Amino acid sequence: MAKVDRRILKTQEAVKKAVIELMAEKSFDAITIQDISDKANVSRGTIYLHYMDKYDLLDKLIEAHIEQLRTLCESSSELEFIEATEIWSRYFEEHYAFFSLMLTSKGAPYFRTRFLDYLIDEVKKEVNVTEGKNQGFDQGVIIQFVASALVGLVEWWFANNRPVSQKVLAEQMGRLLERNL
Amino acid sequence: MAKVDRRILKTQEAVKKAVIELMAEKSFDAITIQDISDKANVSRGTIYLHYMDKYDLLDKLIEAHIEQLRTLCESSSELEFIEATEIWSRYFEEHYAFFSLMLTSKGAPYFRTRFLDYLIDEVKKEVNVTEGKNQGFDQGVIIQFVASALVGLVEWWFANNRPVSQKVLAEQMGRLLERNL
DNA sequence: TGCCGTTTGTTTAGTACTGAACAAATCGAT
DNA sequence: ATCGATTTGTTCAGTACTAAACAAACGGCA
Repeated sequence: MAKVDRRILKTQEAVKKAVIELMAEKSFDAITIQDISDKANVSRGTIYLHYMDKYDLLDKLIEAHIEQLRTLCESSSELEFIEATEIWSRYFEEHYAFFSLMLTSKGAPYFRTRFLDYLIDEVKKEVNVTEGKNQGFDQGVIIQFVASALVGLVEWWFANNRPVSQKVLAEQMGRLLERNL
Repeated sequence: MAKVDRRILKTQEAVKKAVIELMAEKSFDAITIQDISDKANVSRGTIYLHYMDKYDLLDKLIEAHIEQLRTLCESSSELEFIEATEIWSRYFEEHYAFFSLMLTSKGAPYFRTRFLDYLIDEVKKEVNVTEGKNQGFDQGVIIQFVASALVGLVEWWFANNRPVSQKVLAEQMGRLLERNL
């Protein structure tokens, strides 16, 4: 990978951080590019060097996290479900600010769909309807069922300010996956 | 004041922060420019755009704080000593990392002299040997006495990890100034 | 002493960021 | 619907930062 100029990384970091901070204050639609450039301490024009508009920026922000989750999944593909969910939920907790915002009011419509799409993708790799407990089921049914359940579960976890600990979430989510995949 | 490019401020901030962090790890002499540029996430050459060498950098770092103290002094020049020392010691506490490093082992030789010189300057403005309690004293004697005492006191405070609270330090330092100036 | 690896300070061409200006689009209130 | 005020997205000339290369100075250590 042709390494990118450190200035690019720095401004992108600053911009992303600024957006997340601003979303804690107001709804995404109420945020202006000027707000972002002020908070990020970056020239307004600079933002346009990296993003088409603020929706593109939000897209990339989401994409970056999805990509991270994807990497986590790959590196833990041969682990048991419970170990994998442990890694996952730890990532959620580490980026609490982001996911909490995205999955509750403020950015929900944008993020939820993307997250679900991604999970469908991920579940598809694991499901098997030719043998085992899901023999005879329609693949689409199982995939949709499990992926939706996961989204809902994570959503509930953040919306209710982590009603159970990250450890408990991981363990129980892992057991539910084992039961259904 | 012709406002400076925000890039300059950003890199200078990063560099100063890096130096302070590095001084917590090793002695100033053991720090290389490369260390600083790494920690600050800035190109090595960039540092030379702003500073002659690392001693010049340390100089500027010190100078910036002295300048801040000078400003604090000006804005509180008509207050009672106790109120002034309150403002002072609060500044010390806000920049604990810096002063603690500078006044204990690591950077002592560089900072102590500058700090004393500055205090002499500041005390000079307040002393009066033509009337009042210091009538008949030599001005130099009083100045040196008080300034040295202040440096030593602050040094003691940091070296012993704030053995008294900032409030107590301020109040007692204020009373000692009243007694001697 | 002489050697070698490190650090220093300087230079270079190339790149990213800056601030300012601009017209167009959008928004809010009357 | 019309106005004025923001916000948007684009352009441009100027500036700061970047990485890389270089010779010179330094610092152990054999």
